[in-house]
Amino acid sequence: MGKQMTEMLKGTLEGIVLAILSMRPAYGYEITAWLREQGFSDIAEGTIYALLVRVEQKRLVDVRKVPSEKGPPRKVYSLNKQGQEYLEEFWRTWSFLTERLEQLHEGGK
Amino acid sequence: MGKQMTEMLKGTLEGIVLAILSMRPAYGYEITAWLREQGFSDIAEGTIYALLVRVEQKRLVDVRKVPSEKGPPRKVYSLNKQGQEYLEEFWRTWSFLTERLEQLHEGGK
DNA sequence: CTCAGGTATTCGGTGTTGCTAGGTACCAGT
DNA sequence: ACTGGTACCTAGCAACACCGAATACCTGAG
Repeated sequence: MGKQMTEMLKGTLEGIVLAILSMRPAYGYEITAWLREQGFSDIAEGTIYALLVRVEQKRLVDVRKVPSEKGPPRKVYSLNKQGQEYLEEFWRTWSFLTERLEQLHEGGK
Repeated sequence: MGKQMTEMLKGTLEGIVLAILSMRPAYGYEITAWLREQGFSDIAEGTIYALLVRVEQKRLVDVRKVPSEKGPPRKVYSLNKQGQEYLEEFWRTWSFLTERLEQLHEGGK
């Protein structure tokens, strides 16, 4: 999708994944597939797994192993209390950014 | 403002600066000051200068030295044709992201 | 039975980016 | 002479997304 997207995803991808997990528990492969459907066509598989490891280490999610019928066991992640707070903080930061950018976008016409 | 902002600025800060330059030519010190006024309280000075060097090397801006009454000469940057196209591409990428995130934000309530 | 192919996770190395923490230089007022 | 505001630059660091490859499990085609 272009280099701009790659850089823009830094910081927001984490929020996106946490937002997904806030709706329902999910595992890496599933999240990757969903993101691709949503148009994030070039999100690398490895990226999501690495991100999930990070949020786990930050204690923002709980994990449980669930056997799969079609492959190795899934690692199903769910957002915990701390993760919810972190996600709310993410939305605040995001809102701040969008407000400034919207102003700039309007002003630039 | 927090670590989330730092990561989120990666990729967007460049667009922000280019958007500013699309309205009027400006120099580094001025841009830094303006950003701080807008609430980007902890944007480091060095960050902006490094960013300006990068966009100059990418040929997105034109530069001219202008003597200052109060210090060393200013390097005034202005967006050129290529920079405008790049900025439009930035807005397209940004719009894509905001749409997805807005959906997620709504869905998460 | 073997082998391709979908499912599912992991890992090492790379490039880009913003931050830290300085430094240089010019000038005005005390 | 010295402080402080203006204005720019740099080297080293940490975080993050990407790339490419490897591993592991299972099913169905040949």
